[in-house]
Amino acid sequence: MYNEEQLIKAIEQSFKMYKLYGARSTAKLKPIHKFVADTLTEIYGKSFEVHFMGDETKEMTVDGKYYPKNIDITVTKNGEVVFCLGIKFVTSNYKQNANNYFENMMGETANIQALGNLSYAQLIILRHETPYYKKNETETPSKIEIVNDKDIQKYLNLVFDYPQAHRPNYIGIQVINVNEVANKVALTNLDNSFSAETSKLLNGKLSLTNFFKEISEYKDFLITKE
DNA sequence: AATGGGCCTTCAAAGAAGTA
DNA sequence: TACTTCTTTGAAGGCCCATT
Repeated sequence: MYNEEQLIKAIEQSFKMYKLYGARSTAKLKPIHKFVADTLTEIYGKSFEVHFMGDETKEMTVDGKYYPKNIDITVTKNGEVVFCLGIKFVTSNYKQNANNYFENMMGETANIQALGNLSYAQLIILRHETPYYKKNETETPSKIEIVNDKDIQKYLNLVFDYPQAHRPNYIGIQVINVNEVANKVALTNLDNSFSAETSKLLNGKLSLTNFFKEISEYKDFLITKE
């Protein structure tokens, strides 16, 4: 099941790779993707297959309602897709691109869930203090952006919307603090950083503990249909 | 088996628009 | 008018596949 320590280690590894190889390298993706894939493998068990981008493995192309798309993590049973999950780990310049991230995620979700027979989940990792870099100045940030309630609100609006194709069935959000010098990652103390209400939701409904719990329950449901 | 063009995807970054 | 947010554009990596 979900292991918080492992998550932090995976994010730390991903962040290291990001610093080492840059934003464009897939090296950044692999540790965190592997962590999620491993967690899903544990949840789903031997009769399911988990596809993701690893050193030996590739992402799966899923036929969406509108177009085929590579999905970060795909769970299949006998080759048939039963569950999809997308991951986003933003390391810089968040506010400038926040709408793009959100809209892309909705589009991807709709493309999959509009098929009608499978579930899509989105895992989002944000830095509470996110550096903003200008081009060719990737060493010293020109400012630090604070991820706040408003940045989270759009995701709350979405996850509590009534069920329709573009609403992911599961959203998990983890806000982190990164020590750039030591390459250390810590989970943000939400109570000090967000309103009481937002904090409560981030600690509850949107927490990764609950995220994987709900995914696990969905798997239990899938089994009952066999 | 190597080379390289074309295309897709992701992650920014610049400039525009909005707002206090 | 300075700061924030939004929209559009660009850059780079990787994959597919034709050509050699």
